[in-house]
Amino acid sequence: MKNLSPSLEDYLEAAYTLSLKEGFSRACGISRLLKVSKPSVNSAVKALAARGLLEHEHYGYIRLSPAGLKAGAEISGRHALLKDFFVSVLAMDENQAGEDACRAEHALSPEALRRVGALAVFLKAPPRRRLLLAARSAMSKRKNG
Amino acid sequence: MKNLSPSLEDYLEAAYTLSLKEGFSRACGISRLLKVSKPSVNSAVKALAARGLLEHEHYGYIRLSPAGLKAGAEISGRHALLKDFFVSVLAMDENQAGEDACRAEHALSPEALRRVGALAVFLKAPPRRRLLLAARSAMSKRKNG
DNA sequence: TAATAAAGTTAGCCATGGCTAACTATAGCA
DNA sequence: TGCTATAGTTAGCCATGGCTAACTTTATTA
Repeated sequence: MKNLSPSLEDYLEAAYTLSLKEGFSRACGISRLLKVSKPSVNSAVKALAARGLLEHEHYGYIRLSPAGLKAGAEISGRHALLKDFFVSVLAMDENQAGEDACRAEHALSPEALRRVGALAVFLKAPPRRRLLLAARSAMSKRKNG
Repeated sequence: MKNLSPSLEDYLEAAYTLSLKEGFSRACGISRLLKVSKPSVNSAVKALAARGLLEHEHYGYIRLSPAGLKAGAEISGRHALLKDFFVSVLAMDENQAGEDACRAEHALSPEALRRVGALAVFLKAPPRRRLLLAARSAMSKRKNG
């Protein structure tokens, strides 16, 4: 599977998010969500369909394929992880956190994402749990765990 | 001053970084640093010159203007802040941290950057200092400080 | 000083990803 | 059933930001 551009990731994420309710999404919904024109959605959807991530009925519904659902969940997960970090750890405003997550989700490596998530888990844990996590980390053989 | 695209920010940052040694930089240095072709550097440098951020002698040196130095320092500071967070807090490898910083520096809002920096300061402080910072924060009237 | 290497420029190509204008299809309702 | 609003499509434009090929300028050095 070829890597998606940030832009295509955004479109797939939007289609995925809108699909969670009904099982499908529509171009106009994506257009409204991402605040882009309908022709922009149209060409992005074509590109995603060409990669086998979704199917697009002519003048009709957009349905994610299994691969599309998987990729959409992955992207959506990145977004949620970052937004949670911004809100729970950095105490940022919800909207601002969403916007930052939206941009940062395309910028960070999987490794950085993983560590940001782990830091959030650690900092959100109650003190006793945190001590346990720290102790386990100290026992671990991993260099940077 | 118009906002710079991520790409132009990278070129300006490169010119700034290379200038720190000698007071000027050259296109071939930027080309090597950013791993892009010389014509790409050439057109980016033109765009930066058009914005008054640097001057470019024909077939010669590139010198940052005062505005360019200011902007370069700002961008470079963002980069350093993020890299420090990735290395000192997330315990990431230097190279990986540099790459992630390079991409994330264009994605995060000033507010997010500020908070990431503050978090790094807090977590890197020794326990007693940390307690003091926490106490001050508790006394502060700011909502999310 | 003339040849050559290195640096810089120009022209022109391409992909991505936006947009508007104008058209077509579908659906809901009088 | 036909009108109209909404949705979707197509064509074509533009800006950004890469690239190569071919050229010019500058610097080095034999």
